[in-house]
Amino acid sequence: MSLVKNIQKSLIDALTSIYPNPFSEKDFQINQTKDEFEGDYTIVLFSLVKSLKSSPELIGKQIGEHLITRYPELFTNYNIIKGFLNLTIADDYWNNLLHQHHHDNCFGKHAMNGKKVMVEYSSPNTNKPLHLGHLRNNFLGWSVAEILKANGYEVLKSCIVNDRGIHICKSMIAWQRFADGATPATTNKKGDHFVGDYYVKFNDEYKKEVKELVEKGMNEAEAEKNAPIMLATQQMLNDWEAGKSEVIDLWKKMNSWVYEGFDFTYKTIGSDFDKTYYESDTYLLGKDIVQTGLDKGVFFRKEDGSVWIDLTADGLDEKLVLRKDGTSVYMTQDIGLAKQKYDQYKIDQSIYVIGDEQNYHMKVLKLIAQKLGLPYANDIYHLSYGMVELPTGKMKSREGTVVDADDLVDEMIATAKHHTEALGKVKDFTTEELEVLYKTIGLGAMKFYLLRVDPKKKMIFNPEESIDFHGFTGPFIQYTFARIKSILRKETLTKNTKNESLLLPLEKEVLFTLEQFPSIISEAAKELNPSTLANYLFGLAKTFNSFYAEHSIGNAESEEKKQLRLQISVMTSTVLQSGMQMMGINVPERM
RNA sequence: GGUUCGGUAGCUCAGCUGGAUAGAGCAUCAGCCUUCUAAGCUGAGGGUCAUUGGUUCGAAUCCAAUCCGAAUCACCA
Repeated sequence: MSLVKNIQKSLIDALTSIYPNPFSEKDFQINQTKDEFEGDYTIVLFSLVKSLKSSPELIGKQIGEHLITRYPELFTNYNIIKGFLNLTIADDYWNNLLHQHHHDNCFGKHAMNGKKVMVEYSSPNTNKPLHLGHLRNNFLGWSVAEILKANGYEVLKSCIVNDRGIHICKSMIAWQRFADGATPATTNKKGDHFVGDYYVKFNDEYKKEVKELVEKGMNEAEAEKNAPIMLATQQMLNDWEAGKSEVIDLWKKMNSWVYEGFDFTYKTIGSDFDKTYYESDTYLLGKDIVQTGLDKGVFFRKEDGSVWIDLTADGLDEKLVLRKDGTSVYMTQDIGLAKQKYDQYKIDQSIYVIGDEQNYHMKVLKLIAQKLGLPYANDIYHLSYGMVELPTGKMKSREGTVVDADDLVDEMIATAKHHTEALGKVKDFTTEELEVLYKTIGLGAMKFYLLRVDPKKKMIFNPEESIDFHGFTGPFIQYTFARIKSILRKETLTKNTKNESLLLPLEKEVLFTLEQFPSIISEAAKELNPSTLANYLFGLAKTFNSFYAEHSIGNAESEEKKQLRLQISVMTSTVLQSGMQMMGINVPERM
């Protein structure tokens, strides 16, 4: 049980034995005591004043006395300042915590709870390479999955590949017309970049054609519809849906190039999936559900034959679920796929890691599922995250203003190499060891940078100022870990005994922070927010570094102190490592 | 126009289930490596928490209005 829970419990006991009223943990607040006051945790007494009809000083004194006499193993002291009851936690509590958990690799993790969750993330289009926005999505999805696992959930990671549609045909048409048979192999280009170039080429050509038509006197909207290359693309989409073999073959060929590129990137950044869905397989799903909806009167058919749902009563609009020609729209297949996931895996919750531009779509999806009375409707959860923007505004792949994922990864690894070489601490490493290290640090910096911000907030990335390696960063935490490991190579933990000596303030501060790790993991899962973890780990590393600077471990005042500090170091390294792993970040033994 | 989200230090962000003098990192300035890794530590300066009003013993946090920014509201995906 966490310390805060312990305090809550003892406080309720104190209150109920002193006063006649019933109490719950909602009746008071427990905060960390501010540095300038003596104590560890603080009870705010004001909220109790009204119901107890007493002064804060008196209430505080009664509670304080009760707590230190009834729970001496938890509290040793108290003081009251202006309505705040500051409690000092007994050293013995910290010593017990350390004694029990310093060698516990599972500290903070929860036992399996029997619940199954699917996390869908990444979801790329097969017409262009991954960019910075995709990285945020991948790191978030991965991290949330790991955090849920640590909380006892069985997690399935899934990915829906957007591999069909007009946008895919655009790169296909451009390749047909302009490539002259070139392939990734003949041009020595990564497959996804190769295909992406033709997507850009399409748009250049399209713009040119539209301009020409407008110059000939056509209005812009007409020109956009009638540009020859667009007409050809439309035709290609029709041919694809009709199963025309040469189109299908081209589609397969170009997609395979893209997948080769994606596989490389996913491997580098450490993304993987238990199940991959392809839109070319799922795009017809959900049509049967439309019929059910019509039968139930949830949907209605317009005169032209199209099928809709009226959500105006819920403050939304009318939404199309089936076109007049009977073909399905995005919403249709999303409903179908949601059902398939549920049927296939019997999941208790389905988390979709999708950008906030789709908030409306996901809201409608859930609402439709609810109105249809589908059993999994309430278990659909949209983990919405903000876009990554440049100082100049949104990234647009069509205009080439994107930060490419592969480029950024390379740059980060190169920067890690640069820093490492400049410091010259690992000159004895082999080439292979160095490569692993550069990757660990470079990717660590990048992942931490993208995960430390609250997912739902949009973030600004300035490519001019490359991602930092100092301060509130991944390498800072990795460095703290490496430092501890360095000590542990020199000094050995010989005794597993419980400390009895008086704890110094910084020793206590590290223990105080370590104690919160289990609560942080729960909170991160509850909020589906890795930034909670990132902030915590940074705080822990910072506290440890202060402790490290102030107190010698190898040359401690006494053998007992040395063992105490080694235990603190071991436990800190374990927590740093397991926390970073939940963000998909490795920690190096040396750096 | 409707809906939703956001506005905190020069920059990037914490804090938001109301609590003590609003916190970090970067950047700037001043210190600390002949003992465990200086990718570190210690300190300084830097704020009308968008604005106005309200609720409260107490508001960055809750409510209302206003201003600014973003997303979205397609027989696109």
